[in-house]
Amino acid sequence: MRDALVAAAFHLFLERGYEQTTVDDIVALAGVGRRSFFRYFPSKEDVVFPDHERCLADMTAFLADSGDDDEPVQRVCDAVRIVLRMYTENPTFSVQRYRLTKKVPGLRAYELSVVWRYERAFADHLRGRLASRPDGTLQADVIAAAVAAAHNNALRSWLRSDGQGDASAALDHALGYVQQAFATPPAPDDEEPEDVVVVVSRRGAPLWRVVQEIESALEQN
Amino acid sequence: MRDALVAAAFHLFLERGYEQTTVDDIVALAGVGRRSFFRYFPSKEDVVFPDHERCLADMTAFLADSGDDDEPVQRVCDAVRIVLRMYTENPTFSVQRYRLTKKVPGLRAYELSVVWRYERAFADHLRGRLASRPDGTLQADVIAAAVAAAHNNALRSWLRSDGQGDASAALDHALGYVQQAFATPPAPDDEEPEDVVVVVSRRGAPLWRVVQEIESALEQN
DNA sequence: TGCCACAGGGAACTGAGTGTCCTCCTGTGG
DNA sequence: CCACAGGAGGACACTCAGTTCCCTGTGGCA
Repeated sequence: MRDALVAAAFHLFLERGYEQTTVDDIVALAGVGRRSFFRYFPSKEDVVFPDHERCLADMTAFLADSGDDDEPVQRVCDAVRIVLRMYTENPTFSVQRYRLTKKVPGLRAYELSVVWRYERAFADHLRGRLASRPDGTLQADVIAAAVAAAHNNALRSWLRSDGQGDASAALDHALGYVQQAFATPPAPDDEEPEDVVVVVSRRGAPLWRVVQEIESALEQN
Repeated sequence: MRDALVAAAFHLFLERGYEQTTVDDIVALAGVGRRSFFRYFPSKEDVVFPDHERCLADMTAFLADSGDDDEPVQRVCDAVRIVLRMYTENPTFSVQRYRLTKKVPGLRAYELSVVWRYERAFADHLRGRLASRPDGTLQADVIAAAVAAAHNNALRSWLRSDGQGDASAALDHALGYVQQAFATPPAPDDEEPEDVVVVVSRRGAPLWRVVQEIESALEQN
């Protein structure tokens, strides 16, 4: 029944547009009652994203049962791959939906709220793991946003290519950029840690220059 | 008239809640016709964010008239400060609105779409400037998302403190983290004099040795 | 005085979403 | 074979956001 409603809805959406299709049209085509539509989908917009609720639950569960010793950023990167897989499992459906959301502002807003829930799940997970760091919640929010943006970038270029390219490889590449940017300087790696670092910089020296020196000094050991 | 409608709306929203207030209630309190409400605000949600459209225009203009030689990431960081200023200019209003959006899902979704438009402006600006880099669009999207997340982090902690803290300083700190993360690795090793001196000493290195290094570094300039 | 442009109001309409009640279908016990 | 309980689905009416169309007052202009 859910599937019948989704099929009828997309048939009409692609034929005459989202806003030109009423819920009555959908239920008439599916041969069910109007009230039944809202039993399965709380709003007209939900029928466009029928699998996100399940995907969000899967992803939350994946994050929940991660060991305490896992690298949290790596874990979040693995979690976002689950989301991408949901798209790539049904390429034609995902591409059709992309065309719809691209031109209907209401659907774009709905999609944003869904993406925001994913990002919140990332941030909550990272907040728990990075709480010990000085700016833990800030770093958690920023890294979560960066991971989500990398995912969206890879996903959108795949959708624009009509699902032809290798979305997973593109995501890996994008996540590589994010992980490199937020790589933690590996202080506690070795058995003989350097414990004094002094940096003297001229006024106006750019921040990246200082950071570079610190990083290279830490690498030396 | 706009202001009268906003005042009436917030009076009722705070008194009995957003969803328990109809547009008819607002126009009745403001003493105007129902049709006039929708002349000034395209939707009921817009009355909660009466100044975002102007702020978005200001910020877009600020990004548009930036010279080609400006550091693009720095420019975007300056642009996001404009947005924060819009909030901090009316602390009580911003805090009231924050309380509303926190509990009304529909308003949260609307706010997300607004934030998304800011982020898109950042990303578009960065895409134009980073187009020469190999992964220009990816970097633009990720950096834009990180800047927006840093802004939201600083803004939310300020809003949660009822507008008491120093939002601007918090934003500067958050943006510092983002800029450090995305600092461009300086590909060209330049011939210019060293402006950074780093001393790394093992535990137990005598203090005079560290001081000597610092002094000699300071003498150089 | 006649004309026009325009800001605002009023009434009716469309469509999303909800609440209520009814119906049918199915499984179970006598 | 029948009675009945329970749940899924349908019919209907209602609220409210948003739109369309038309009306009215007002002020400028020839």
